Amino acid sequence: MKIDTAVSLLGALAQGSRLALFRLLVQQGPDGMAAGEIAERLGIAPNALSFHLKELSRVGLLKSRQEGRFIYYAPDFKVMGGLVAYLTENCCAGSKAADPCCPPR
Amino acid sequence: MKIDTAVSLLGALAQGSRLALFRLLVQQGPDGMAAGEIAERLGIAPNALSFHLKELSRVGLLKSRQEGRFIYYAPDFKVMGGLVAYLTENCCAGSKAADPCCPPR
DNA sequence: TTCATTTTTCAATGATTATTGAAATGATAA
DNA sequence: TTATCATTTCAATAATCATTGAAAAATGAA
Repeated sequence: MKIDTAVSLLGALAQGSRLALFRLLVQQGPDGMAAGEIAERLGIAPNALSFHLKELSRVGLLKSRQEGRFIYYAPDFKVMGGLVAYLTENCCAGSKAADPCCPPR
Repeated sequence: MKIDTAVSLLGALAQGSRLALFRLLVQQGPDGMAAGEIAERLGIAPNALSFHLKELSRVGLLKSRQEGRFIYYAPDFKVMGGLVAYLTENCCAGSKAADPCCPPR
């Protein structure tokens, strides 16, 4: 992963509503959750939520599918996995311990 | 870790110069590197670097110590480890696989 | 078609953030 | 002391981002 990609992904998650949103969708699993229900659960206005969904989708952290009038959003676990792997390798000296970060060598 | 803490840490790393800076210091290890050398290596103006060092220190990702005229900065590996653990638990459904993110259950 | 529902888009505002150049601080050496 | 080096602070500008309210698409139901 290029550093610019990591910066984009980190930036997308570095916001309270978006991190809460992503956590919720991770809990929900690959089937996803409709935008309206997400907005209700998080107490965010639908248009504000749409802004954040777009932001997370733009960087690739969310996938969506339409079903009738509803649009379901779900995490792309591969992308998130790539970010965690990047952080572990580049910002944790590649540690594989239970405590994931330690000095190099 | 509280979600607000995670947001702060993510925000501190969600910037090109700062992520490059943190990576460099992780490579360098716990002895750290003087501000001047960091600026030279990254090609950042000293005052701009100071701004970013302050930002990373503010959220706890860096520790510093003075030695003569030099100030050495080093990562706080525990804090970074806490962030990676938070992301793994909350945003990767707690997966412990080689590919760190997968759907829950 | 007409209506209600779901979601997105748009424009405006305010808030936060990064960058630049200049000046100031703090520490050591002459 | 004075001078030099390393780093930080300050002020100004520009850029980016989040929030709000209103309107517009898109889908399906009556």
